[in-house]
Amino acid sequence: MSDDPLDVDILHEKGFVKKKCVKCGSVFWTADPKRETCGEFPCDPYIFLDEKLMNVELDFYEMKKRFVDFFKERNHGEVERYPVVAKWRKDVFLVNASIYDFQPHVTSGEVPPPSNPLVVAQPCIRLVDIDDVGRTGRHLTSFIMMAHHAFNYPDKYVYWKNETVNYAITFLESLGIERKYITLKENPWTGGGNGGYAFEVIVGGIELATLVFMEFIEDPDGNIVLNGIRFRRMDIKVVDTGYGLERFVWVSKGSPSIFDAVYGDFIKRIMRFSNMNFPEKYEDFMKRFVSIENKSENFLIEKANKIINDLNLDSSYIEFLNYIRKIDMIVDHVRTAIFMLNDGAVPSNVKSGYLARLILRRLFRVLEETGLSKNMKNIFEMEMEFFRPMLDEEMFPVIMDMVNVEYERYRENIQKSMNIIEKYIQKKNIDLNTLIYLYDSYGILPEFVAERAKEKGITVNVPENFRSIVASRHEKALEKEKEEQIKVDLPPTRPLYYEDQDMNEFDAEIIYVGEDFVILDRTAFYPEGGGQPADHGYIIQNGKEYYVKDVQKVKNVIYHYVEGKPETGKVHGIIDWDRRSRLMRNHTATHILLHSCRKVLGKHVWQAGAQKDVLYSRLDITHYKKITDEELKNIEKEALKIITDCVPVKAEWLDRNEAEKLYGFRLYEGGIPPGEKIRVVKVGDYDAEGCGGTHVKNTGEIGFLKIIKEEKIQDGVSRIIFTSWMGGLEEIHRMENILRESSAILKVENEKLPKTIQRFFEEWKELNKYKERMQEKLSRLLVEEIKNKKMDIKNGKISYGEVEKDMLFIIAKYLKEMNVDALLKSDNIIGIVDSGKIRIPEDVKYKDAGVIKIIENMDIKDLLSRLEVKE
RNA sequence: GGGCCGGUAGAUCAGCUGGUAGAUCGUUUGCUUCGCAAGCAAAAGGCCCCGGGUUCAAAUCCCGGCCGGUCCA
Repeated sequence: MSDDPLDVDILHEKGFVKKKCVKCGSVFWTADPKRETCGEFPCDPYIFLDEKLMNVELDFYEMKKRFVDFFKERNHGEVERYPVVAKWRKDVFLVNASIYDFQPHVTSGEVPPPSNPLVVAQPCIRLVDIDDVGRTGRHLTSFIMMAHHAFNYPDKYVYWKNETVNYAITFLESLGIERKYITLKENPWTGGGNGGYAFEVIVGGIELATLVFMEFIEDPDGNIVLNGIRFRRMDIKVVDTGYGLERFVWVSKGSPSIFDAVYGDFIKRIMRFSNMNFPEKYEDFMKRFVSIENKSENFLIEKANKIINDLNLDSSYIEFLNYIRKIDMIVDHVRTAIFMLNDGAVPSNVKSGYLARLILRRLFRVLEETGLSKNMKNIFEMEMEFFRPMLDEEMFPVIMDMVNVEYERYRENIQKSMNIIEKYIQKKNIDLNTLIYLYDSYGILPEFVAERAKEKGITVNVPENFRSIVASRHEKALEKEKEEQIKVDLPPTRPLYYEDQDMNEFDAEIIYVGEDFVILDRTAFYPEGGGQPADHGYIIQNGKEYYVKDVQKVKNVIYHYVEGKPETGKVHGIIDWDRRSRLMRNHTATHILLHSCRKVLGKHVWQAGAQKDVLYSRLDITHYKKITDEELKNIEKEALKIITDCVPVKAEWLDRNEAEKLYGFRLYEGGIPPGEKIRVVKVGDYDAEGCGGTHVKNTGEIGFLKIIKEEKIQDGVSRIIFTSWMGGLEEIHRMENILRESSAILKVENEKLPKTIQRFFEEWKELNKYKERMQEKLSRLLVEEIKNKKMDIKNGKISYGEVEKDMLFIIAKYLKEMNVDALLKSDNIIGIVDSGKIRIPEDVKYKDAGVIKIIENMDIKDLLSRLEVKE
């Protein structure tokens, strides 16, 4: 026995031996006795480009089927793909790997997997490589991770390393790959707080799969060290594999680039849009180009030029290379955008929406650079068509609309950017601070500034690490959220509110008395949760009432915060039923409203948050445009239809996997509850959501729903504030009062208010203009009058006049123009128009206001007696 | 969620060391022209986003709100 945890029997059985790569030094297994290197690029070349390693040529869907069938035949249950937008996770926005589907609840052991073992073809999006997409010919942001997973529990063993390695080799050989081309490179894997030993499976230079044996969890006191992190063993062992579908297709076809293999048809069609053809020796060139090590852009271009030279190609070939690289980027980004938008992302400046915007804006830029903007719709349509089996057709028009809206914004932004840059270019040389300011505040890329500046003959230096400079400036502003944790060591409280949602009184026993709270053995008080505030009410003990002002749930223990200090023993609880019934109605109304929004606005609508309250409740939804008044009214209509339909509202505890199968990920609109079983609240056949809140029994009880207002709280997220039942009526009363008060002031009927207000406003504007004209005329008259009205001061005379305050400055201006020195009195201030000839006594405090000197609270006779004309 | 920027004529913006609002385009009218493009001349068009504060005085300064843009997590 070896102490190598990856020294599995099956490798020996298949004739593999352990070696050390003479080039990179990594440990690998091979069945080829002559092999000295690990097999992975760049230690070995991409031999699949020149040699058919598989005996089949399979396209995207054929390869996918081949993999899934292989594992289905070997007792793996097929699992439908999960959305690429990870709605069920709080820690990440996008699905990066197939195992994300099962984190955190399955991998933690809380919830059983939907099938065990299982096989899945999971679309994944990795934006970390985004800068290399469209450079190297082999990096993608969108790919399918084909995977088989097995979850081993202490009491249920499925399979582990031996079987996994066997499957990998058998599957590769089933495609005709000779064993000598297969190497397994040892490479421990860590990530997301977990870790395990792992194999990279390499064929003909390229890594086709990763086999991870996840069995550790991070622990600073652990005794296992992987990649410098300390781990301890978990109870659960997870087989986590990943087979890159696109790479398999690439190897099977031996196409020049991975893009040719997967998107070959799209590329040809896009080239036709711009009347381009593949130049001579394209295959030879591209195969060598994709084999260049991914270093700097300069390095790539230098090597590309060398290839051009070697193949005796025209030096303009580099232009074609840059064109085709842009096309690569287009087909990749379009696919990523389609999957993100299809799966619930809405372009915005927050969360996954921001990532969607990022990818779209990059796409737009390249489309404009290549002159393909006008073909955007075609390109989206052809890719949506291709991926149709993996998408929701109903989303197609919405995706197109979202893209168009986003494109419009992009164009506007560019236009605006031009103006702003223009200004800065004219003003001064543009330094780093300006570049950061432009990027941070307006989203103007520094490269864009540099280009514009260059056109004007100004050189702007963009530092290579610009993005990290920006990031480091932001770091200071970031603060980590704290999470309070209360430790409890009490038996769970029995939630009576789930047994009977209409229970408004109950008997129970206090089992613990805390500082300002009590814990009962059972309760009908609903604790704050799922956006529903806590119940209020009373607990009565020995005829004494204690007000319950807050109820909180920690783990399964419910804390009642009370005024006063009851003792342990029997109590009677009474719930403030007016409050609760309003909350219940508003809660069910929230579900109805969400459904109505989706019906009116489209299927891209997801709940982005919600908070119920006694009077006004709010629902945040993802939506990419301003919701129009018309749409709001239609949403209200839809909601009222469901309410007056009087459909039953039912809550049931369902097995998590079953619920997901029945209702999909819409279940998690309101957040992700833990646990094997989840409580699903169904509003007739309209809506089903995982929800722990209290609800009415029938939608009819809600009676009425009124949207109070709608606001865009973030780009891509709208907040709808609404109320239901009596709250709706109260709202109408409130509006009525506003109308009544308004119409009383104007003494007209409600209906005539808009017209009357309009008239008043117009008249007011007219009168203002009239007033200005009159002031102008009057001031000219007054100026004449003042000019002739003189009073004595030392050494001369000064013009004098009393004027109204708001005319003071106009008059002063005219007098100044006429070079008349004057003293103007207005309320408690005195203005002296001084063309430089008046001497003001030194003890008099005044402010110079441009045209005149202002003196406050001054006795006019006293001032006159002390003023003098300069000699 | 946090940071930054902005809201002024129909549009794009200037003014923002407080003193009573301006440019360009567009609109209307007149001149020129067979007509159009264009040119010349003139005019109309502003709760300077809203509310509060400071001040004799706020588009301008301060606070709050609403709306929009943008970067980051």
